[in-house]
Amino acid sequence: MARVEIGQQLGMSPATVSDLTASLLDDGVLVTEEAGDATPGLIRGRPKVRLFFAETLGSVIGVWTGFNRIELRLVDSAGRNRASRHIERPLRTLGAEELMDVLAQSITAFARETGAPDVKAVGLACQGYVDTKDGIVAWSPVLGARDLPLASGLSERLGLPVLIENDASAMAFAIAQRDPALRTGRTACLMVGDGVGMGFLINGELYRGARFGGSEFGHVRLRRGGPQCRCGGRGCIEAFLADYALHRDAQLIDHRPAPTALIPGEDAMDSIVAQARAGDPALQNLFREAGEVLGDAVGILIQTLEPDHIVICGPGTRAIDLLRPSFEAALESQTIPELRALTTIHVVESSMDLLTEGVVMQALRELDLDLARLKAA
Amino acid sequence: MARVEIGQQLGMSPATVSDLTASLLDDGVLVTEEAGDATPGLIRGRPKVRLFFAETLGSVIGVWTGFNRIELRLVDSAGRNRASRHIERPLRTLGAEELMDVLAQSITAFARETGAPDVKAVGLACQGYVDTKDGIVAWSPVLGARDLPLASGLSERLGLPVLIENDASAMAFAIAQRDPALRTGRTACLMVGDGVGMGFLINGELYRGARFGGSEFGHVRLRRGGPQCRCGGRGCIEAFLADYALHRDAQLIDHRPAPTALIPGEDAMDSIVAQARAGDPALQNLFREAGEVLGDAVGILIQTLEPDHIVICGPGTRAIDLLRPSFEAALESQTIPELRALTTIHVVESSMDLLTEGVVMQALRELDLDLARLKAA
DNA sequence: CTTGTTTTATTCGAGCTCTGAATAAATATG
DNA sequence: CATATTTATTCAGAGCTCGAATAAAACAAG
Repeated sequence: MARVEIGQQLGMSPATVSDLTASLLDDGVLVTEEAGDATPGLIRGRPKVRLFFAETLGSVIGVWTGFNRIELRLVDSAGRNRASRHIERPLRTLGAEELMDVLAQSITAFARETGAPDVKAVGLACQGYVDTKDGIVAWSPVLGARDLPLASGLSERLGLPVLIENDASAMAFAIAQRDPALRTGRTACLMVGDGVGMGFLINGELYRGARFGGSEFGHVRLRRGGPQCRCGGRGCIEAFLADYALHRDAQLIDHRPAPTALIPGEDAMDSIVAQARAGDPALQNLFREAGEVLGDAVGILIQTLEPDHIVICGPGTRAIDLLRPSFEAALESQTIPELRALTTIHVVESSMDLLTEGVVMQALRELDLDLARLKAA
Repeated sequence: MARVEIGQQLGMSPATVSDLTASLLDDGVLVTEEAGDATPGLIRGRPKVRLFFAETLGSVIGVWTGFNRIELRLVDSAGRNRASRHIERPLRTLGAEELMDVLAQSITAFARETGAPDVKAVGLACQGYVDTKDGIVAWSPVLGARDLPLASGLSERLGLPVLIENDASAMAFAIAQRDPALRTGRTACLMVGDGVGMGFLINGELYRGARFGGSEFGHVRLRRGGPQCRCGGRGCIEAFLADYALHRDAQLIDHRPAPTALIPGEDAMDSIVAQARAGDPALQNLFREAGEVLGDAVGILIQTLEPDHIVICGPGTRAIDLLRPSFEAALESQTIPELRALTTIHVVESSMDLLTEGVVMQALRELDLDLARLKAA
């Protein structure tokens, strides 16, 4: 944040940093810290002056679309969270055009309600294989449409630049921004929640596949003839670990009819977890199996990619205590000890708020050239 | 190879290329093409003069260590293959010091026999998790020792710089050098032979894991309680596809005792393949199962990494016709069609010669700074 | 309060790489 | 032989970055 620190992180001399920041300060893109805000003088020497992005450069709206839920968040150019909101709304049944209309309306309404006249860009995280470069959802487990040009569709409706990203990738990015250790080396971030996704970072940069998308690791099919998955396959990792899968299988145990609501609410999931913790053997068995699949999944990642870090995150971590025994047993039986020892496994109880923050940060990053241009005008 | 082409590939202006190559030409590191060697003039304009590395800068020995076999190859600084040899020698039973002694002796003898007085470096490809940066074999399925400092051990014995690398990584690198398409985007190269390894390239650069090694994808355990693997686990990909596994299981079918020689020769493998092609149902079943595992493996790679290319290579491709039906069926049932379509699958019948070439190229790359220094002296 | 110490930031000149434009070179075409 | 076309080189200038010197801002000690 201070110039010296920036220099150290980027491997530049302080002189260079001064050069570069000078013009940004002139243009008002950066602002210096108030004199009083400095940390009280515990160290001698001229105190470092921290640099911040100006608040006045406009704001960005981050959006996450779940199965039947839209999360919205407004962040100013200094990175401060201004407002957030969520809307319960089934999105799955909508057609492509309808979906984009609904999203555009929700975003416009949110911007109006929060009184943000200076929205400069929108970042949207969604499930599926997302071509971030061209702004296309190539495939999604929740959309019928294929190759949906979501970014341009929203961009036209809103008159703003729109960045779209896979949700697990956005979450991985956000988590890595919080912990510098995760930005060095290779970090695989497994997000368990509505579905199961993975974001993979190499030295803090998101890994991009053939069509500039992320990974669909959640749809690796680990158990032949296993339970049905949203993607149409059977035995996917997701079909054991996602909220909808656990909820569905919990209902089946009780011989109740298949649930009408496809996606359970947070309270429904909490209740299942509470019952399992209280000792329900059938539910415990469900979590035992899920943990085993999670262990196999993490084992595959270790053997294949040898990441420095694996992060397990998302709402699914609520039941980590129930998953852990079978997770660890499976992981152990799946991996070579010498290799397993090279990877640190973290459990991060991250909320969807963090995810929207992540996609905002990415939008800022991808569009920073535009911001500079905006300021010039 | 011509200056203009170098500039286009590296994104530099012709002027820059001239600048840089001028000093190298002066130092004798590069040589220009003979006047007569130019392609006959089908195109107008001043003909391009191609640049080559000089032959006189010394040579590099590439080595591959298999289960019971050493492959050696001498390459001059122009990249021309000067000599190659293989030695049948069981390596598995040797201790760490003994192994390094045997390798050093074999390399010295080979250099002497080929009359190469100007060997400047050695590149060695071996199985296991290899820390190329520090020259340490962190783990290997064929060595008892862990964290073996193979590069420094050989370097001391030979008095030469030694680069070590995982064998599948070296093969991937070599194959990508032959086909420019594989150097753009992401290429996963699955080598089936003595064992099963994977080298993963991102834009032509080898992916490095936590300890700067490659992948141990061959030891992903796909079938719980499956056949025994060399690594000590059960149901590894390798335990279905590697030569030793197919040979062992073929012997078991006939109720013969377990084979005494752990690693079958090329003729033994050819005979198994021939019998299967001739219609032996039990052997066909073996290959069917192997193909299924290969399909699952490729499926996992596609879902996880979305590579642009997957290359299946190594001696195991000899039976690709037997593997193919079940391979394709498994691949289809394992993957989402929209994602599968993004990856091109290549079968490359690559020999171990190519592998030693790969490790030489890498050694040249990693040690090129040294070569420049050598020339200065 | 003054002087020295320590750390941060800026200025400035020098070095370095790369580039565009102009030029030269080498060949094919008519 | 003149012209077109492509390749290579030369050269001056732009742009980055850095080291050294300098200035600035605080604390510490007397």
